[in-house]
Amino acid sequence: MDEVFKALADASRRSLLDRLHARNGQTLNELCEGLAMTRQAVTKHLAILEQANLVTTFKHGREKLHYLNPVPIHQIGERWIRKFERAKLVALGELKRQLEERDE
Amino acid sequence: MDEVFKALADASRRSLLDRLHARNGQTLNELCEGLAMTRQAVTKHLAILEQANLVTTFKHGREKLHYLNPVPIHQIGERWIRKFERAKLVALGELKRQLEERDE
DNA sequence: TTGACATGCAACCATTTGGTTGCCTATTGT
DNA sequence: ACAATAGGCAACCAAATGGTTGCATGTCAA
Repeated sequence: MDEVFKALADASRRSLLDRLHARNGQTLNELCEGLAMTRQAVTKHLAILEQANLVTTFKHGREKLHYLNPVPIHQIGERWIRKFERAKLVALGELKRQLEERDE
Repeated sequence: MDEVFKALADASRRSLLDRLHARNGQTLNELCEGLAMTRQAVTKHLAILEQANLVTTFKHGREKLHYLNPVPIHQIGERWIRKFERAKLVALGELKRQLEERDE
């Protein structure tokens, strides 16, 4: 779980996920196109995404194909974000009131 | 948006959000209790959460009260996670098939 | 079979990050 | 008034991060 959050913390990595979301199964070189980064930098980012299980790869000849795995993202939605969404309605309305209570 | 992801990337900070979710409006010292960290370290984490707009603070005498703001978390759920949830059903089923297509 | 292409590996570098310590300021209770 | 309490500020530090360059390896196509 921590690895997923860490992986998502970087904008370049999120944009790689976006690219795979737009077209799944791209090679390393395809994913490098148009990025202001060396291939090796992209490799490192993809390795981090792979270790967080956000991306799965398959070797196909001399190419490496990258596939998006949306499951961990979904889990963060379920296990983490939903918990705080319940608080959403209560929070801001209560805010002032709780503060004023302390003033008595 | 990037600031929110960065803020959520650290486990200590997520646990601070958890604590505020359990009981809103805690002081700095309250939030420090039981943590294996100095007060100043916690201050820094809270500053990052505040800058990401995940936490709002109010001065009340010599105390500083911290309130959870669940809105940015909710936005990540809406704007980011949902997008990938649609891919979830398709992805893993397609995975092998797409790979095999390339073999022709 | 050999050159071009796709990727891998490793060393190196600057900056950011997460933490510390030491000291200062402001508020409060007695 | 003054000691204790709550918090702020700044310098410093080690380790992690995001990137680079240089070279090695494996695979394909002519």
